[in-house]
Amino acid sequence: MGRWEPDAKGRMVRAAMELFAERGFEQTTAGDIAERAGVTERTFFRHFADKREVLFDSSRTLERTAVEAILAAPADDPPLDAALAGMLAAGGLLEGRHEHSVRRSAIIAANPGLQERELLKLAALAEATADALRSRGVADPAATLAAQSAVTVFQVGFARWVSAEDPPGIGVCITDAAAALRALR
Amino acid sequence: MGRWEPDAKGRMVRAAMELFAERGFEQTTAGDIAERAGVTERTFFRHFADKREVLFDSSRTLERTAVEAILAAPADDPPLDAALAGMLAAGGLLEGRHEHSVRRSAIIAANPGLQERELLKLAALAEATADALRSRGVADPAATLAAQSAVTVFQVGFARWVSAEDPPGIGVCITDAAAALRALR
DNA sequence: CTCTTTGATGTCAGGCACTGACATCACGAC
DNA sequence: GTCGTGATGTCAGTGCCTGACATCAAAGAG
Repeated sequence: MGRWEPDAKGRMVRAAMELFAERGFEQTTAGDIAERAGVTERTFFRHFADKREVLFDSSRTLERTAVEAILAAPADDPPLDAALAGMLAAGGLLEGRHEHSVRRSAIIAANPGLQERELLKLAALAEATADALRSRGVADPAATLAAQSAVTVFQVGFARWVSAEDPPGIGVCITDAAAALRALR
Repeated sequence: MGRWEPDAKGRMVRAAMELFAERGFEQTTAGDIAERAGVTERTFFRHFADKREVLFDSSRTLERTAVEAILAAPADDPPLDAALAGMLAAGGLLEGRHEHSVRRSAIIAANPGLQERELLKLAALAEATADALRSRGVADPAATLAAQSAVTVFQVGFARWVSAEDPPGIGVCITDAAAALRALR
C-alpha cells in the first residue's frame, strides 16, 4: 500500500480543485496539478483516465449508494418511489459538504468539457438505477423512464440546493422536485 | 461562396461516417477524414470545433425544429404536451433516414467520448425546450422538469425506433414512450 | 539480517488533437 | 485589369495521453 507519501490521489484531487478555481480548467495543465501534488504528470494519468476525471472521483460511490438504497426499498414501492429513494440516499452523501459542492459546481459550470463528463456520470447513474429497478422486477420501458426521471429530479433538487443562500437539507430539495414532477400534467 | 469544390463540409461528414464505420472512431485521425474529403487537416478544424462534432452537425436543426413546434402548439396545451409536440417535430426530421440513424447510433454507441457529446447535445435540446416553455408562461421548476421529461421520452422512443427490425414510424415510438411515462405514477 | 518480491513511481519518447500566424488562391466587384 | 474577400494551404508549437523500461520503498521469506 502506501510506501511513499500517502494519499497521492487525494492530494491530486485537492490540488486540481485549487488550481481550477484559481486559473480555470483550461489554463491548468495536468503537469501543473501533478507538480502541486508532488508527483509527476505520468503518475497523474495512472490515477485518472484523463484530466477531467480528477473532479469525478466520488461518482462511483454515489452510484453504489443509490443502487443499494433502491434494492433495500420496500418490495411494493412503485418504481418511481424506489428510484427516488436511491436519489435521496445519494444526496445524503453530500449533506455535510455544501460549500465543497458549490465550489465544484462552479468549476464544472464554467467549462463545457466538464459538463459533458458530468452528464456522462449522470447517465451512468441512470443506467445503474434502471438495472436496480429491473432486478426488482420492473420491465422496460418503465425501468428506463423511472430511472431517468429520478435522476432528473436529483439534478433539479441538487441545483436548487447548490444555489440556495441559506442551504436547506438536500433531501428537502429533492423531495420538492419530486413533488413538482408528479404535479406535471 | 463556393469557389472550390462545393460542399466541403458535407464531404467531410460523409468521409467521417465511412471511416468511423470501417475502422472505428479512435483509429481514425482527423487527417484521415480530411484526406478522404480532399482537404487538409487544418480545414477540417475550421469547419468543426473538434473531431467529435463532425457527427453532430444537424443537432442545431433538430433543436430549432423542436422549439418552433413548441411555440406553435396550442396555448392551452399543458407543458408536457407542448414539449412532446416539439419532440415529435424533431423526430419527423429523421423519418426518412432510418438506415442512416442506425449506422450513426452504432458508431456513437461504440465510443464513450461520442456518447458524452450526444448527451451534451440532448442537454442543449432540453435547455432550449425549457426556454420555449418559459416563453409560453411555464414557471420553473415545471419548465425544466417537463422539458427534460420530454427529451427522455425522445431518447427512449428513438432507441426503440433504431433497434426495431421492421421500422415503424418514429412518431409512434415517441408516442408510445410518452404513454409509458404517463403510466408511471 | 539479507534477499526477493511487489507495486507505485520516475523517465523518456512519441502520436494525435487542436491552435495561431501567415501565405496563397479563386472568384466577384469595380 | 486590379483589387478585395473569404476559404484554403502551410508551418510551427502546445498540451493531452500512452507505451516501454528503469527505479525505489516497503513487506515477506529464509
